[in-house]
Amino acid sequence: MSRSNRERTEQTRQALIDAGRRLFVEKGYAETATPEIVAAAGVTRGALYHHFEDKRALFRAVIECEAKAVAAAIEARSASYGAPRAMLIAGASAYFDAMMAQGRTRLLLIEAPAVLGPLASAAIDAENAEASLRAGLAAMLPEAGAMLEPLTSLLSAAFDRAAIAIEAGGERRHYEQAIAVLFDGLADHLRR
Amino acid sequence: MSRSNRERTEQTRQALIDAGRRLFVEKGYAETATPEIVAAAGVTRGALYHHFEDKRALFRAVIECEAKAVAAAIEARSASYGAPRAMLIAGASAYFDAMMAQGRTRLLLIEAPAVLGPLASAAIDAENAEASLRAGLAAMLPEAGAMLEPLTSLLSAAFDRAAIAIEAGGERRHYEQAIAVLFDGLADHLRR
DNA sequence: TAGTTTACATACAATCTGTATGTTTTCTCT
DNA sequence: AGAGAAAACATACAGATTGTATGTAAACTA
Repeated sequence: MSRSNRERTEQTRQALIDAGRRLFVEKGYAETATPEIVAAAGVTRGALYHHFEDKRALFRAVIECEAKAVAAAIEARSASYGAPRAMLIAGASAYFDAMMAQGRTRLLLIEAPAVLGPLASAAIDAENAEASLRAGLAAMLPEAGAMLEPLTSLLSAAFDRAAIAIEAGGERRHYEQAIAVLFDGLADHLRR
Repeated sequence: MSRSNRERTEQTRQALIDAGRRLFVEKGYAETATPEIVAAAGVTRGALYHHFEDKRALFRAVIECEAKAVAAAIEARSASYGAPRAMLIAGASAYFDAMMAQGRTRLLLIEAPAVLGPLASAAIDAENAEASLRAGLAAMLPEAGAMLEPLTSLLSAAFDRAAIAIEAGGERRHYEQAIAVLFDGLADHLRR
């Protein structure tokens, strides 16, 4: 049973990320101890601190993984529509679907801003899920001008809050409707 | 120099809350150690654990304090307007003013959801700043119906994100404009 | 195949949290 | 006013956690 160094690294890193993800979701970052993580991953703390600078670096790796997965899910579903409005609505639906994966709202929207700081967290979002929204808004609201950035940011926040509310038991239909109304109102209003 | 028990309790609690607030803002909840807090407050850990169940309870006290202060600032400024739209715009401006107090965005919007959980944090918000928004929206959009709650929640999230963005150096004017556009679009669209 | 580097494992020092216990100040009741 | 009770602290301790330092085995390189 000999593995190349690349294989060993790859497998150990992935085991740590998987175990970390599960425990961070279950108990939160602060309440999850590194001995618990490495036990779940089947390695020792030595391996953890060999592959990651510290506990936070492991968390960051988990977050980047999740953010990419969400962005990919959105891209896959919203890219096929032609009209901007339909694309945005489809993107919204895809976002909610993606965020229903166990614990994603907690990881991406609650823990990450506190653990990594709002700037780092926002940067990760902006490169991933938020990028689709910006593109959609730019297509739907060519007259937005300097307000495109702020609007993207505010609507992205609305999406995030909706995902949290849905996870907490809110009616998804209501939130999708509310989002649609915000989009349509925006289009109506800026069109003059 | 003899103080009544009520005075002692009041002063010690306040000293702990003040010191905690300063350090939580400066370094975040997780990085702030209780020995540091009590040193800054001029008491010992014994006093801290006498007045608060644990470190988190002190943090909760800090947060409730801040949330009340924000709600009071909004009430004071938005109550005097008659027309719903003007009231909402004034409330938005008051909210941004209130959130400019050193560290409030970090405390209320970043740390609190992670430390107290999103539910507890949302409950504190809903009882305070969010209540004004709900009232304003209900007045401005009588036709909102079942969407009032979702819309309140989503717009509240937009406010929060705007406050964070402004603190991070974003142009306040742009965000106030974007908020106004969201309100107006909503009014336009639901009016048919 | 010998030496070096990488990938881990173990041991350790410093800290932190919550609790248990001890002491001093205020309160209450007669 | 004085004694017992209760509140408000202060100190000491046990358990756990983090990051580092050091040691070992496996893989790579020449």
